[in-house]
Amino acid sequence: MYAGIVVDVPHVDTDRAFDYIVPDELAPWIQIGSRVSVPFGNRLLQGYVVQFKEQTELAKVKDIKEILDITPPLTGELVALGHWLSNTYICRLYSAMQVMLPASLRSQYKKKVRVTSEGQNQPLLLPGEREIFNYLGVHPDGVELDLLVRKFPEQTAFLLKAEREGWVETSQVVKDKITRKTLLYVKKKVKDEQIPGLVEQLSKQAERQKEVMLYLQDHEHPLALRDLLSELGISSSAVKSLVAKDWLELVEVEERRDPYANKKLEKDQQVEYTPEQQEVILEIDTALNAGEHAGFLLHGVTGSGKTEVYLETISHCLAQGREAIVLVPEISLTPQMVNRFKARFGDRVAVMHSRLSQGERYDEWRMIRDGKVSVVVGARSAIFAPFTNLGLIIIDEEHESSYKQEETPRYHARDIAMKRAQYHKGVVVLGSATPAMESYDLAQRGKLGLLTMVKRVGERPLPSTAIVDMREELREGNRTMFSRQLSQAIQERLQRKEQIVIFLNRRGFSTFVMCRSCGHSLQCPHCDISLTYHRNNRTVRCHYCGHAEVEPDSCPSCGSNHIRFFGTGTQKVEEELSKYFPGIRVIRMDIDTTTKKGSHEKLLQQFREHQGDVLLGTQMIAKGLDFPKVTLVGVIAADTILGMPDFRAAEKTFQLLTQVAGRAGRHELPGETIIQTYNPEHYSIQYAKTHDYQGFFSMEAKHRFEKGYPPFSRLILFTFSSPQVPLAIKKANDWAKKLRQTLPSSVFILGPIASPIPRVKDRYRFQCVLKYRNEKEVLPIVKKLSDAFVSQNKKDEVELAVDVNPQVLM
DNA sequence: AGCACGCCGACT
DNA sequence: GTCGGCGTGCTC
Repeated sequence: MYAGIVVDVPHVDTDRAFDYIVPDELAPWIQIGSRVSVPFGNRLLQGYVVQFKEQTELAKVKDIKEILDITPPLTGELVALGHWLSNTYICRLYSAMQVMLPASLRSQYKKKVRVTSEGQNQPLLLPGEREIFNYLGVHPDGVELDLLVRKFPEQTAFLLKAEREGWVETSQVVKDKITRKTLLYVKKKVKDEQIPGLVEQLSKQAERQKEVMLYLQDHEHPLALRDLLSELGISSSAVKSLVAKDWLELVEVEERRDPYANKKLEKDQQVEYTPEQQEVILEIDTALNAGEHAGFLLHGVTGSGKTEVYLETISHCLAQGREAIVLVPEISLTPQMVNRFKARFGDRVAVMHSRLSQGERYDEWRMIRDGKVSVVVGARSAIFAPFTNLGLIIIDEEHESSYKQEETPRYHARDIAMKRAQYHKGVVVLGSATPAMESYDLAQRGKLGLLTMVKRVGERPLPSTAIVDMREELREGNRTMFSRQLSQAIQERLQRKEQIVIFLNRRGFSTFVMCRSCGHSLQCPHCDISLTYHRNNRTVRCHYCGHAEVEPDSCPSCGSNHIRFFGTGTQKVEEELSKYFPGIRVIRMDIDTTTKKGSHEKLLQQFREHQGDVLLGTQMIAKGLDFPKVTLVGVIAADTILGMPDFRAAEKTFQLLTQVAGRAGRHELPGETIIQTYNPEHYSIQYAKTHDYQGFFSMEAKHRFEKGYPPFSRLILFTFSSPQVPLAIKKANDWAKKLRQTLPSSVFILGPIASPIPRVKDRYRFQCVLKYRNEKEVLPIVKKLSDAFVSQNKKDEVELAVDVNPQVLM
């Protein structure tokens, strides 16, 4: 029996399955999707089994060395999905397999060093050399090379010589990064009836041991050592003595690192559903019962109670004995949100988000694979949860750009959801108050069932929205960043002791450092982008390559010391707020204040407890938050995205403003939103004011249609980067030419042009955009050509990045 | 990606 | 005549 195995060398030449013999003793363990280690060339690599075959046409075939997991990490479905991923998003098969799994399974390769018998008889060694040999001598199983190198840094040359002479030998081991958390349990080795007698035998000083034995006598084990010790208020020494007497033993038990342990959860009260909710729930349930693949777009205004719909339909799905995946954007994966699922489904929920440690993620993932949970709530990558009987996939805030992975494989979770639901004959629900253009278009064309909820829970009105023209303010002599209307509204809330959310569209908002004498702004030396000022450590940094330097005290261009650090936009707004509203309590949320683990939650908790009058922040406060006392939402500089060279700019602006406006007045108190802008007449702002999604959709669709952008076409972005400008230009030109020759004439190739950010990490960037209408030959040809490109440009310092269905043309 | 094999220059 | 540069090609 042979197995086709994809090995850990993500490269053109090795981007396929290699044949290996399945040794008899491993045969029962090896399945499609198993993770194994195999000899490849002269090293040992990790790989995934993707097929079985009876025959091989090859003359020499090696054996699979070992199996790395008891249960295969990938299911047959996921292996097939991996092939599809690599063809659809143009990436290496191995990368596709890897992206579906938690990082703990990405192995590390360790070299081990061991003394040979010949080496042991080597008498003429210098003192340092003797030392390293002694060390190796007491570790007959070998020592990891990097450990050895760190311990004996002086002996590098000697080690090389020793290997040449055959005094030591090295071998490679595949090691995954799994660290299991274990807990010690105390177990009695004597019968309860024996205990009184035994206790008699104890020395009078062994008061603690006596206590322990008597305690255990009336308690059922297993009992965690940790709990026993804290219960009796003693140290472990007494227990150790008892273990030595062989009355007790300690056993290690694997423990799930439950990040939500010790959290008290309020039981979700059974809510009454609105008629709209009932109707939507019924539709989804009907589809679930039909057992056929179906997709829905749930268009519900903010506050219409989409989460209740999710919880209820998941219940139905679980009752069918099927599993459910819920995707939530990373930023709204807050404890509040997760707690609702935990409260409803208890231990049947796994949670996956980036704030978990690697070990915690692995634990949650394993619960899914082992069938111990039936629901997963998580960010983008949770779409690959290894369920085997998937009934329902929900994508909340489906328009969010974070569902697109920005590194290879550049998949979109929405596409994966459709693909997986097709396989399982399951139901997909895309939920949003402001659906992506692509999704609403699908719904209009009947490819997705459209479900709408236009009323807010409790019949609360949508907040009234006012638009303030900041050009007018300036003409009237108001040079501050707060319009008179917003200032007055803030003043009122402060008097009434209500709360305010101020939202700042960070992008493009004075995050740079500028000299007021000559206008020079600090640029990154490696990228064509302005540096950003970080006040907490007085540095300026580049967000693209990480370059950092301390703040200069004079302008590097003209020497003047009138250099001004604008700080992050939010810092400046905070200053201004304190200046105009003395005594105002501001809680600021931005990258600077939320880097520490848990600080995000803490700030929100403070705001909830009314320790602040204003919650000030960027994107991260735009959604999901729900505070009863917030009656005013202010948006400063609503239009900064509109200035960006991006065909989705209007869509993003509309979505953001609509979402932000939805933050106010979700409870008893009515809400008001004030939007400040320099483009008051722009349709994205006007439609946001009236919460008119359909109006916006029609208008935007018209623009997209005229320009041939999605949803009326599909795009592929090619970016060429090189330290040498001419090389990048030449390759990009050749590529465009080649595409035009090879692809049908219905496909458009734009460019090449310089990328919007023409240089990143000292590499110059040029891009081509391909526009097509899903002609089926496009992807295979692009894959073939890009493989050819990589093979032909091995030596040249030029790189090609392919982004299928790009979210941003950068 | 590694790593061996292999074909041309500067050294004992 | 040998050590070693990195160009080319393969890994089941």
